[in-house]
Amino acid sequence: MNYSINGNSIIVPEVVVQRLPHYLNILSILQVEKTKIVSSEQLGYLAQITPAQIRKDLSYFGKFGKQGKGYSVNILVKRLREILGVNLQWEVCLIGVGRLGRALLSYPGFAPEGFNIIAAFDSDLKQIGQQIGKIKIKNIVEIEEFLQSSSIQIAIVAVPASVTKDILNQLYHSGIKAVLNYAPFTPLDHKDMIIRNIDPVASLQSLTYHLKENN
Amino acid sequence: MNYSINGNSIIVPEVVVQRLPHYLNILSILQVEKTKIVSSEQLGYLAQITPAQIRKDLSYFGKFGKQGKGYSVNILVKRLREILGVNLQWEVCLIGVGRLGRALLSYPGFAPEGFNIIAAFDSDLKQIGQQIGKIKIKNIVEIEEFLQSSSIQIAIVAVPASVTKDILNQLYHSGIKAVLNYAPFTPLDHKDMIIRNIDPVASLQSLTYHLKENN
DNA sequence: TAATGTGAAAACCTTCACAGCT
DNA sequence: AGCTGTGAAGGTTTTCACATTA
Repeated sequence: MNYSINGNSIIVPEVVVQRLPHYLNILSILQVEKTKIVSSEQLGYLAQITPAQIRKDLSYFGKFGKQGKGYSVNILVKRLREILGVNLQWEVCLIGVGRLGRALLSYPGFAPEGFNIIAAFDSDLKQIGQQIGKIKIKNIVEIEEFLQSSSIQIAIVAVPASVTKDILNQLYHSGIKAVLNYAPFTPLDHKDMIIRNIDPVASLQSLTYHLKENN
Repeated sequence: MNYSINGNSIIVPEVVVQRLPHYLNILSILQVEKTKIVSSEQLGYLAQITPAQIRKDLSYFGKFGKQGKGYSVNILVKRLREILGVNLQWEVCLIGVGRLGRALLSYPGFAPEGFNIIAAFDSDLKQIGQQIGKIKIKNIVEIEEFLQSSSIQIAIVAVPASVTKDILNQLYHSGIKAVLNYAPFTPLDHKDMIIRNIDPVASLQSLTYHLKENN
Protein backbone atom coordinates (compact mmCIF):
# COMPACT_ATOMS: atom_id res chain seq x y z
CA MET A 1 0.00 0.00 0.00
CA ASN A 2 1.21 3.51 -0.83
CA TYR A 3 2.05 6.21 1.62
CA SER A 4 3.12 9.62 0.46
CA ILE A 5 5.65 11.86 2.12
CA ASN A 6 6.09 15.24 0.47
CA GLY A 7 4.27 13.98 -2.56
CA ASN A 8 6.53 10.94 -2.91
CA SER A 9 4.53 7.76 -2.87
CA ILE A 10 6.18 4.97 -0.92
CA ILE A 11 5.19 1.33 -0.82
CA VAL A 12 4.62 0.23 2.74
CA PRO A 13 4.66 -3.54 3.26
CA GLU A 14 1.37 -4.85 4.62
CA VAL A 15 3.16 -6.54 7.53
CA VAL A 16 4.36 -3.13 8.63
CA VAL A 17 0.84 -1.67 8.56
CA GLN A 18 -0.37 -4.56 10.67
CA ARG A 19 2.25 -3.91 13.33
CA LEU A 20 1.26 -0.27 13.75
CA PRO A 21 -1.89 -0.92 15.82
CA HIS A 22 0.27 -2.93 18.16
CA TYR A 23 2.74 -0.07 18.60
CA LEU A 24 -0.13 2.36 19.06
CA ASN A 25 -1.63 0.15 21.71
CA ILE A 26 1.55 0.10 23.76
CA LEU A 27 2.18 3.80 23.24
CA SER A 28 -1.32 4.58 24.46
CA ILE A 29 -0.58 2.73 27.68
CA LEU A 30 2.67 4.69 28.08
CA GLN A 31 0.67 7.86 27.49
CA VAL A 32 -1.73 6.97 30.29
CA GLU A 33 1.28 6.34 32.50
CA LYS A 34 2.50 9.83 31.62
CA THR A 35 5.69 8.59 29.99
CA LYS A 36 6.97 11.44 27.82
CA ILE A 37 9.83 9.91 25.87
CA VAL A 38 10.45 6.39 24.67
CA SER A 39 13.40 4.92 22.77
CA SER A 40 13.09 2.24 20.12
CA GLU A 41 14.94 0.04 22.61
CA GLN A 42 12.26 0.47 25.29
CA LEU A 43 9.36 0.26 22.87
CA GLY A 44 10.92 -2.83 21.37
CA TYR A 45 11.15 -4.44 24.76
CA LEU A 46 7.49 -3.71 25.49
CA ALA A 47 6.30 -4.82 22.07
CA GLN A 48 8.63 -7.80 21.78
CA ILE A 49 9.93 -6.44 18.49
CA THR A 50 13.55 -5.58 17.71
CA PRO A 51 14.40 -1.88 18.02
CA ALA A 52 15.73 -1.88 14.46
CA GLN A 53 12.42 -3.21 13.21
CA ILE A 54 10.53 -0.46 14.96
CA ARG A 55 12.78 2.27 13.61
CA LYS A 56 12.55 0.82 10.12
CA ASP A 57 8.76 0.49 10.31
CA LEU A 58 8.35 4.09 11.45
CA SER A 59 10.79 5.33 8.82
CA TYR A 60 8.30 4.39 6.09
CA PHE A 61 6.12 7.23 7.30
CA GLY A 62 8.60 9.95 8.21
CA LYS A 63 11.04 10.99 10.89
CA PHE A 64 9.32 11.13 14.23
CA GLY A 65 12.22 10.79 16.64
CA LYS A 66 14.91 12.99 18.05
CA GLN A 67 18.40 11.60 17.62
CA GLY A 68 20.12 11.09 20.92
CA LYS A 69 16.76 11.27 22.74
CA GLY A 70 14.09 8.96 21.40
CA TYR A 71 10.45 9.45 20.46
CA SER A 72 7.94 11.75 22.11
CA VAL A 73 5.13 9.42 23.16
CA ASN A 74 2.49 12.07 22.52
CA ILE A 75 3.76 12.93 19.07
CA LEU A 76 4.14 9.31 18.06
CA VAL A 77 0.63 8.45 19.25
CA LYS A 78 -0.75 11.41 17.35
CA ARG A 79 1.09 10.55 14.16
CA LEU A 80 0.29 6.84 14.28
CA ARG A 81 -3.38 7.66 14.79
CA GLU A 82 -3.26 9.89 11.72
CA ILE A 83 -1.39 7.30 9.68
CA LEU A 84 -3.85 4.56 10.56
CA GLY A 85 -6.82 6.88 10.15
CA VAL A 86 -7.86 6.21 13.72
CA ASN A 87 -8.10 9.89 14.49
CA LEU A 88 -11.36 9.79 12.53
CA GLN A 89 -14.73 8.35 13.50
CA TRP A 90 -15.79 5.38 11.39
CA GLU A 91 -19.35 4.25 10.90
CA VAL A 92 -19.70 0.51 10.66
CA CYS A 93 -22.58 -1.83 9.90
CA LEU A 94 -23.06 -5.28 11.33
CA ILE A 95 -24.40 -8.18 9.27
CA GLY A 96 -25.84 -11.03 11.29
CA VAL A 97 -27.24 -10.65 14.81
CA GLY A 98 -27.04 -14.20 16.07
CA ARG A 99 -25.16 -15.00 19.26
CA LEU A 100 -21.88 -13.69 17.93
CA GLY A 101 -23.37 -10.63 16.26
CA ARG A 102 -25.12 -9.65 19.48
CA ALA A 103 -21.91 -10.07 21.44
CA LEU A 104 -20.21 -7.75 18.94
CA LEU A 105 -23.05 -5.21 19.20
CA SER A 106 -22.52 -4.92 22.91
CA TYR A 107 -18.73 -5.15 22.77
CA PRO A 108 -17.46 -2.04 24.53
CA GLY A 109 -14.08 -1.98 22.77
CA PHE A 110 -15.13 -0.53 19.42
CA ALA A 111 -16.58 2.88 20.24
CA PRO A 112 -13.62 4.25 22.22
CA GLU A 113 -11.46 3.58 19.19
CA GLY A 114 -13.79 5.43 16.87
CA PHE A 115 -15.66 2.48 15.42
CA ASN A 116 -19.39 2.99 15.75
CA ILE A 117 -21.86 0.31 14.75
CA ILE A 118 -24.80 2.36 13.52
CA ALA A 119 -26.86 -0.30 11.77
CA ALA A 120 -27.43 -4.03 11.97
CA PHE A 121 -28.96 -6.42 9.44
CA ASP A 122 -30.25 -9.98 9.48
CA SER A 123 -32.38 -12.23 7.33
CA ASP A 124 -34.23 -13.89 10.22
CA LEU A 125 -37.75 -12.49 10.42
CA LYS A 126 -37.78 -13.11 14.17
CA GLN A 127 -34.84 -10.75 14.56
CA ILE A 128 -35.88 -8.03 12.11
CA GLY A 129 -37.50 -5.09 13.82
CA GLN A 130 -36.05 -5.93 17.22
CA GLN A 131 -34.33 -3.16 19.09
CA ILE A 132 -30.89 -3.78 20.60
CA GLY A 133 -29.67 -0.75 22.47
CA LYS A 134 -29.95 2.15 20.04
CA ILE A 135 -30.13 -0.08 17.00
CA LYS A 136 -33.16 -1.52 15.28
CA ILE A 137 -32.39 -4.62 13.25
CA LYS A 138 -33.11 -4.17 9.57
CA ASN A 139 -33.94 -6.68 6.87
CA ILE A 140 -30.86 -7.70 4.92
CA VAL A 141 -32.68 -7.09 1.65
CA GLU A 142 -32.67 -3.38 2.45
CA ILE A 143 -28.92 -3.18 2.79
CA GLU A 144 -28.01 -2.05 -0.71
CA GLU A 145 -30.47 0.83 -0.53
CA PHE A 146 -29.34 1.70 2.97
CA LEU A 147 -25.66 1.76 2.05
CA GLN A 148 -26.32 3.90 -1.00
CA SER A 149 -27.70 6.64 1.21
CA SER A 150 -24.87 6.40 3.72
CA SER A 151 -21.12 6.77 3.73
CA ILE A 152 -20.40 3.51 5.52
CA GLN A 153 -17.31 1.81 4.15
CA ILE A 154 -16.81 -0.91 6.75
CA ALA A 155 -18.92 -3.98 7.53
CA ILE A 156 -18.55 -6.54 10.27
CA VAL A 157 -19.82 -9.90 9.08
CA ALA A 158 -21.04 -12.52 11.55
CA VAL A 159 -23.28 -14.79 9.51
CA PRO A 160 -23.39 -18.57 9.04
CA ALA A 161 -20.80 -20.05 6.68
CA SER A 162 -23.48 -21.09 4.20
CA VAL A 163 -24.43 -17.51 3.32
CA THR A 164 -21.10 -15.76 3.76
CA LYS A 165 -20.17 -15.74 0.11
CA ASP A 166 -23.50 -14.23 -0.94
CA ILE A 167 -23.32 -11.62 1.79
CA LEU A 168 -19.79 -10.61 0.84
CA ASN A 169 -20.77 -10.29 -2.80
CA GLN A 170 -23.78 -8.20 -1.82
CA LEU A 171 -21.61 -5.95 0.34
CA TYR A 172 -19.15 -5.57 -2.48
CA HIS A 173 -21.84 -4.49 -4.90
CA SER A 174 -23.22 -2.10 -2.30
CA GLY A 175 -19.90 -0.28 -2.17
CA ILE A 176 -18.42 -1.64 1.08
CA LYS A 177 -14.65 -1.25 0.99
CA ALA A 178 -13.50 -3.19 4.06
CA VAL A 179 -14.83 -6.20 5.94
CA LEU A 180 -14.06 -7.71 9.29
CA ASN A 181 -15.23 -11.26 8.67
CA TYR A 182 -16.02 -13.65 11.51
CA ALA A 183 -17.42 -16.33 9.24
CA PRO A 184 -15.12 -19.20 8.30
CA PHE A 185 -12.89 -18.03 5.52
CA THR A 186 -14.50 -17.43 2.17
CA PRO A 187 -11.88 -16.78 -0.46
CA LEU A 188 -13.05 -14.08 -2.76
CA ASP A 189 -10.96 -11.73 -4.77
CA HIS A 190 -12.68 -8.44 -5.05
CA LYS A 191 -9.68 -6.21 -5.29
CA ASP A 192 -10.81 -2.89 -3.81
CA MET A 193 -12.65 -4.70 -1.01
CA ILE A 194 -10.26 -5.68 1.77
CA ILE A 195 -11.19 -8.56 4.06
CA ARG A 196 -9.70 -9.41 7.44
CA ASN A 197 -10.73 -12.83 8.66
CA ILE A 198 -11.12 -13.77 12.29
CA ASP A 199 -11.26 -17.54 12.51
CA PRO A 200 -10.67 -18.98 15.98
CA VAL A 201 -10.86 -22.56 14.76
CA ALA A 202 -8.09 -21.97 12.22
CA SER A 203 -6.02 -20.39 15.00
CA LEU A 204 -6.58 -23.39 17.25
CA GLN A 205 -5.69 -25.74 14.42
CA SER A 206 -2.36 -24.06 13.88
CA LEU A 207 -1.75 -24.31 17.63
CA THR A 208 -2.37 -28.04 17.78
CA TYR A 209 0.23 -28.53 15.08
CA HIS A 210 2.78 -27.44 17.66
CA LEU A 211 1.28 -29.56 20.44
CA LYS A 212 1.36 -32.90 18.66
CA GLU A 213 3.99 -35.30 19.86
CA ASN A 214 5.38 -36.50 16.54
CA ASN A 215 6.42 -33.27 14.95
CA MET B 1 8.80 -25.76 13.70
CA ASN B 2 10.16 -29.21 12.93
CA TYR B 3 8.42 -31.88 10.98
CA SER B 4 10.01 -35.25 10.43
CA ILE B 5 9.72 -37.39 7.34
CA ASN B 6 11.43 -40.76 7.60
CA GLY B 7 13.28 -39.57 10.64
CA ASN B 8 14.59 -36.44 8.90
CA SER B 9 13.58 -33.34 10.75
CA ILE B 10 12.58 -30.49 8.48
CA ILE B 11 11.97 -26.89 9.43
CA VAL B 12 8.52 -25.79 8.35
CA PRO B 13 8.01 -22.02 8.21
CA GLU B 14 5.28 -20.84 10.54
CA VAL B 15 3.47 -19.08 7.68
CA VAL B 16 3.12 -22.44 6.01
CA VAL B 17 1.59 -24.02 9.12
CA GLN B 18 -0.90 -21.20 9.32
CA ARG B 19 -2.04 -21.74 5.74
CA LEU B 20 -2.81 -25.42 6.31
CA PRO B 21 -6.11 -24.90 8.18
CA HIS B 22 -7.24 -22.81 5.26
CA TYR B 23 -6.45 -25.56 2.76
CA LEU B 24 -8.11 -28.09 5.02
CA ASN B 25 -11.21 -25.95 5.22
CA ILE B 26 -11.58 -25.77 1.45
CA LEU B 27 -10.75 -29.44 1.00
CA SER B 28 -13.43 -30.36 3.53
CA ILE B 29 -15.98 -28.48 1.46
CA LEU B 30 -14.81 -30.31 -1.67
CA GLN B 31 -15.15 -33.56 0.25
CA VAL B 32 -18.76 -32.77 1.14
CA GLU B 33 -19.35 -32.01 -2.52
CA LYS B 34 -17.95 -35.47 -3.33
CA THR B 35 -15.06 -34.09 -5.38
CA LYS B 36 -12.49 -36.88 -5.62
CA ILE B 37 -9.47 -35.24 -7.22
CA VAL B 38 -8.19 -31.70 -7.09
CA SER B 39 -5.18 -30.09 -8.76
CA SER B 40 -3.02 -27.41 -7.18
CA GLU B 41 -4.42 -25.15 -9.88
CA GLN B 42 -8.02 -25.69 -8.76
CA LEU B 43 -7.20 -25.62 -5.07
CA GLY B 44 -5.21 -22.44 -5.64
CA TYR B 45 -8.15 -20.83 -7.36
CA LEU B 46 -10.45 -21.72 -4.48
CA ALA B 47 -7.99 -20.67 -1.80
CA GLN B 48 -6.71 -17.60 -3.61
CA ILE B 49 -3.17 -18.89 -3.31
CA THR B 50 -0.81 -19.58 -6.20
CA PRO B 51 -0.62 -23.24 -7.24
CA ALA B 52 3.16 -23.16 -6.79
CA GLN B 53 2.73 -22.00 -3.23
CA ILE B 54 0.35 -24.83 -2.46
CA ARG B 55 2.64 -27.46 -3.95
CA LYS B 56 5.62 -26.03 -2.09
CA ASP B 57 3.71 -25.88 1.20
CA LEU B 58 2.57 -29.48 0.90
CA SER B 59 6.04 -30.64 -0.10
CA TYR B 60 7.31 -29.80 3.39
CA PHE B 61 5.28 -32.73 4.66
CA GLY B 62 5.65 -35.32 1.93
CA LYS B 63 4.40 -36.27 -1.52
CA PHE B 64 0.65 -36.50 -1.50
CA GLY B 65 -0.18 -36.02 -5.17
CA LYS B 66 -0.11 -38.06 -8.31
CA GLN B 67 1.81 -36.51 -11.16
CA GLY B 68 -0.37 -35.93 -14.17
CA LYS B 69 -3.50 -36.27 -11.99
CA GLY B 70 -3.56 -34.08 -8.91
CA TYR B 71 -4.36 -34.75 -5.27
CA SER B 72 -6.96 -37.14 -3.88
CA VAL B 73 -9.23 -34.95 -1.78
CA ASN B 74 -9.83 -37.69 0.77
CA ILE B 75 -6.17 -38.50 1.20
CA LEU B 76 -5.16 -34.87 1.45
CA VAL B 77 -7.84 -34.14 4.06
CA LYS B 78 -6.74 -37.15 6.05
CA ARG B 79 -3.07 -36.24 5.91
CA LEU B 80 -3.61 -32.55 6.70
CA ARG B 81 -5.74 -33.51 9.69
CA GLU B 82 -2.94 -35.74 10.93
CA ILE B 83 -0.29 -33.09 10.28
CA LEU B 84 -2.26 -30.43 12.15
CA GLY B 85 -3.22 -32.84 14.91
CA VAL B 86 -6.88 -32.20 14.22
CA ASN B 87 -7.63 -35.90 14.01
CA LEU B 88 -7.37 -35.87 17.80
CA GLN B 89 -9.80 -34.52 20.41
CA TRP B 90 -8.47 -31.56 22.40
CA GLU B 91 -9.68 -30.50 25.80
CA VAL B 92 -9.70 -26.78 26.31
CA CYS B 93 -10.38 -24.51 29.26
CA LEU B 94 -11.93 -21.07 29.10
CA ILE B 95 -10.75 -18.19 31.27
CA GLY B 96 -13.27 -15.38 31.68
CA VAL B 97 -17.02 -15.84 31.33
CA GLY B 98 -18.13 -12.29 30.62
CA ARG B 99 -20.12 -11.48 27.53
CA LEU B 100 -17.42 -12.70 25.19
CA GLY B 101 -16.56 -15.78 27.22
CA ARG B 102 -20.21 -16.83 27.30
CA ALA B 103 -20.50 -16.35 23.55
CA LEU B 104 -17.45 -18.59 23.14
CA LEU B 105 -18.91 -21.20 25.49
CA SER B 106 -21.97 -21.52 23.31
CA TYR B 107 -20.12 -21.18 20.01
CA PRO B 108 -21.06 -24.28 18.03
CA GLY B 109 -17.94 -24.24 15.83
CA PHE B 110 -15.41 -25.69 18.26
CA ALA B 111 -16.74 -29.15 19.10
CA PRO B 112 -17.13 -30.46 15.53
CA GLU B 113 -13.45 -29.69 15.00
CA GLY B 114 -12.43 -31.60 18.11
CA PHE B 115 -12.04 -28.68 20.51
CA ASN B 116 -14.04 -29.30 23.66
CA ILE B 117 -14.33 -26.66 26.35
CA ILE B 118 -14.52 -28.77 29.49
CA ALA B 119 -13.95 -26.15 32.18
CA ALA B 120 -14.47 -22.43 32.69
CA PHE B 121 -12.96 -20.06 35.22
CA ASP B 122 -13.65 -16.54 36.42
CA SER B 123 -12.74 -14.33 39.35
CA ASP B 124 -16.18 -12.74 39.69
CA LEU B 125 -17.94 -14.23 42.73
CA LYS B 126 -21.31 -13.64 41.05
CA GLN B 127 -20.26 -15.92 38.21
CA ILE B 128 -18.53 -18.63 40.21
CA GLY B 129 -20.73 -21.66 40.81
CA GLN B 130 -23.10 -20.80 37.98
CA GLN B 131 -23.93 -23.55 35.55
CA ILE B 132 -23.71 -22.84 31.80
CA GLY B 133 -24.78 -25.86 29.82
CA LYS B 134 -22.70 -28.74 31.13
CA ILE B 135 -20.10 -26.49 32.70
CA LYS B 136 -19.98 -25.12 36.22
CA ILE B 137 -17.88 -21.99 36.50
CA LYS B 138 -14.92 -22.42 38.82
CA ASN B 139 -12.95 -19.92 40.84
CA ILE B 140 -9.83 -18.79 39.01
CA VAL B 141 -7.75 -19.42 42.12
CA GLU B 142 -8.38 -23.13 41.67
CA ILE B 143 -6.96 -23.23 38.18
CA GLU B 144 -3.42 -24.31 38.95
CA GLU B 145 -4.64 -27.26 41.00
CA PHE B 146 -7.23 -28.12 38.38
CA LEU B 147 -4.73 -28.10 35.52
CA GLN B 148 -2.29 -30.22 37.47
CA SER B 149 -4.83 -33.02 37.64
CA SER B 150 -5.79 -32.72 33.98
CA SER B 151 -4.08 -33.03 30.63
CA ILE B 152 -5.39 -29.76 29.22
CA GLN B 153 -2.79 -27.98 27.14
CA ILE B 154 -4.93 -25.25 25.54
CA ALA B 155 -6.64 -22.24 27.12
CA ILE B 156 -8.95 -19.69 25.57
CA VAL B 157 -8.53 -16.35 27.33
CA ALA B 158 -11.33 -13.78 27.34
CA VAL B 159 -10.58 -11.55 30.31
CA PRO B 160 -10.29 -7.76 30.67
CA ALA B 161 -7.04 -6.20 29.46
CA SER B 162 -6.07 -5.22 33.00
CA VAL B 163 -5.66 -8.80 34.19
CA THR B 164 -4.49 -10.48 30.99
CA LYS B 165 -0.83 -10.44 31.83
CA ASP B 166 -1.38 -12.02 35.25
CA ILE B 167 -3.67 -14.67 33.81
CA LEU B 168 -1.20 -15.56 31.07
CA ASN B 169 1.60 -15.89 33.61
CA GLN B 170 -0.60 -18.05 35.80
CA LEU B 171 -1.49 -20.27 32.84
CA TYR B 172 2.15 -20.57 31.94
CA HIS B 173 3.09 -21.69 35.41
CA SER B 174 0.20 -24.14 35.41
CA GLY B 175 1.61 -25.87 32.37
CA ILE B 176 -0.61 -24.50 29.60
CA LYS B 177 1.19 -24.82 26.26
CA ALA B 178 -1.06 -22.87 23.89
CA VAL B 179 -3.38 -19.90 24.25
CA LEU B 180 -6.04 -18.39 22.07
CA ASN B 181 -6.09 -14.87 23.46
CA TYR B 182 -9.02 -12.51 22.90
CA ALA B 183 -7.68 -9.83 25.22
CA PRO B 184 -5.85 -6.89 23.65
CA PHE B 185 -2.32 -7.95 22.90
CA THR B 186 -0.08 -8.58 25.87
CA PRO B 187 3.49 -9.09 24.77
CA LEU B 188 5.04 -11.84 26.76
CA ASP B 189 7.79 -14.15 25.76
CA HIS B 190 7.35 -17.47 27.37
CA LYS B 191 8.99 -19.66 24.81
CA ASP B 192 7.18 -23.01 25.08
CA MET B 193 3.83 -21.28 25.48
CA ILE B 194 2.42 -20.27 22.10
CA ILE B 195 -0.08 -17.44 21.92
CA ARG B 196 -2.44 -16.58 19.08
CA ASN B 197 -4.06 -13.19 19.49
CA ILE B 198 -7.49 -12.28 18.20
CA ASP B 199 -7.87 -8.51 18.29
CA PRO B 200 -10.74 -7.14 16.21
CA VAL B 201 -9.84 -3.53 16.97
CA ALA B 202 -6.31 -4.00 15.66
CA SER B 203 -7.78 -5.59 12.55
CA LEU B 204 -10.13 -2.66 12.03
CA GLN B 205 -7.27 -0.23 12.55
CA SER B 206 -5.22 -1.83 9.82
CA LEU B 207 -8.29 -1.68 7.57
CA THR B 208 -8.82 2.04 8.06
CA TYR B 209 -5.24 2.64 7.01
CA HIS B 210 -6.31 1.53 3.55
CA LEU B 211 -9.53 3.56 3.59
CA LYS B 212 -8.02 6.93 4.36
CA GLU B 213 -7.95 9.37 1.48
CA ASN B 214 -4.40 10.67 1.77
CA ASN B 215 -2.39 7.51 1.49
C1' DT C 1 0.08 -35.67 -21.60
C1' DA C 2 -0.85 -33.29 -17.59
C1' DA C 3 0.28 -32.08 -13.18
C1' DT C 4 3.46 -32.91 -9.23
C1' DG C 5 7.72 -31.96 -6.69
C1' DT C 6 11.69 -29.14 -6.33
C1' DG C 7 16.18 -26.74 -7.02
C1' DA C 8 17.23 -22.08 -8.32
C1' DA C 9 15.92 -17.24 -8.96
C1' DA C 10 13.40 -13.46 -7.54
C1' DA C 11 10.99 -10.86 -4.28
C1' DC C 12 10.33 -9.59 0.12
C1' DC C 13 11.31 -8.65 5.01
C1' DT C 14 14.46 -8.22 8.94
C1' DT C 15 18.71 -7.15 10.99
C1' DC C 16 23.06 -4.92 10.97
C1' DA C 17 26.03 -1.25 11.52
C1' DC C 18 27.15 3.26 11.31
C1' DA C 19 26.73 8.17 9.54
C1' DG C 20 24.52 11.97 11.18
C1' DC C 21 21.95 14.75 14.22
C1' DT C 22 20.65 16.82 18.89
C1' DA D 1 27.02 10.73 24.32
C1' DG D 2 23.25 8.60 22.76
C1' DC D 3 19.75 7.35 19.75
C1' DT D 4 17.58 7.94 15.25
C1' DG D 5 17.28 7.01 10.36
C1' DT D 6 18.88 4.24 6.67
C1' DG D 7 21.66 1.96 2.96
C1' DA D 8 23.46 -2.51 2.65
C1' DA D 9 23.73 -7.31 4.14
C1' DG D 10 21.55 -11.25 5.48
C1' DG D 11 17.70 -14.26 5.85
C1' DT D 12 13.26 -15.89 4.66
C1' DT D 13 9.32 -16.69 1.62
C1' DT D 14 7.39 -16.84 -2.84
C1' DT D 15 7.56 -17.67 -7.56
C1' DC D 16 9.55 -19.71 -11.56
C1' DA D 17 10.48 -23.25 -14.64
C1' DC D 18 11.37 -27.74 -15.71
C1' DA D 19 12.77 -32.60 -14.84
C1' DT D 20 10.10 -36.31 -13.40
C1' DT D 21 6.54 -39.52 -13.14
C1' DA D 22 1.86 -41.75 -13.43
